[in-house]
Amino acid sequence: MHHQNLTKGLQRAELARRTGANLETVRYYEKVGLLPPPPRTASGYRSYDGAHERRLSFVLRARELGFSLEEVRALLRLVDERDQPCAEASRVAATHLADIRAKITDLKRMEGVLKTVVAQCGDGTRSDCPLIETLFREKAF
Amino acid sequence: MHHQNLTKGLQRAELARRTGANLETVRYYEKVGLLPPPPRTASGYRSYDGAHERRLSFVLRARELGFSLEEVRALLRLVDERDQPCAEASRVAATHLADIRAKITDLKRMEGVLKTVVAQCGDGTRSDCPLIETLFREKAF
DNA sequence: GCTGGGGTCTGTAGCGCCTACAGGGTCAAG
DNA sequence: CTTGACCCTGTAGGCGCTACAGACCCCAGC
Repeated sequence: MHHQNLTKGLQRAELARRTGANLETVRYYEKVGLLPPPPRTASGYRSYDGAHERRLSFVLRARELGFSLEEVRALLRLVDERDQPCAEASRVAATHLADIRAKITDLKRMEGVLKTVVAQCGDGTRSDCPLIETLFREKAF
Repeated sequence: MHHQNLTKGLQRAELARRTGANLETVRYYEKVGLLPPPPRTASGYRSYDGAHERRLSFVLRARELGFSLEEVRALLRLVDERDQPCAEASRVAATHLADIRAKITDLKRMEGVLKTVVAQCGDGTRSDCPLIETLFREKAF
């Protein structure tokens, strides 16, 4: 079924499979400059190597930590261009950490309100629905 | 500067101002069926009333609680069509609450990793950056 | 009456981040 | 030689807005 999977070149599906990326995402990341364009075979097929695989894994792990594509680009630039990237990289991470904490705070606010109204709704046999009332009431949260 | 603001009709900007919605969002919600098309003046201007204002506020508060537009549509249908909407409404809310809790869990995972790596990075004078190493390392989280 | 600066109208494009599809080419196995 | 699985490209769609361009309208002041 498959051909050269060691030392030669990976095709797109194989790279996607190895990294866990979606097939189309690989092409998308190339288009937006997160993955360098690989060499092509005579017939135009992309041929990836280990460096591509590592880079794509880097991007995917950064995405798992919630970094935006722009932040990932910044981190990749630091990896590529700087010899002492830690200060700048940790600044990017600290900013992102603050974003995440703000999101958590916001979600917890929503959770608190919803937990309360769902409890008030109970088995749903009330004629006045606490959820709907809450949404109609002025600035209740 | 302004004209009829009581009992007559609200123009779009006035409705937006009262509810806190963005001007364009009002039109968008009408387009996607969350706000009913208001009557128009002779020259084609939208003319809103108190019912529109209440409905738009409902949508905005539901959005503040993180409901998707599809969920908001469902809640509005319950408000409009059913006399005993509480059971179904609280089911929508409970599902959404579960979504929110899943998001919180996910964000806390990210927060935990980032907190650790940012602490390890310290003042950024290290030559090996813990953040970058983490992103290159296999499945560390 | 005319002008100017606000409002309004419409349709459309853009954002971030993919995901999916159509319509074609290529390649190896049976 | 055909079949089926892969590859290529470009483009559209989805969420939830937000913003703009180009036109029209309305009112106050001169």
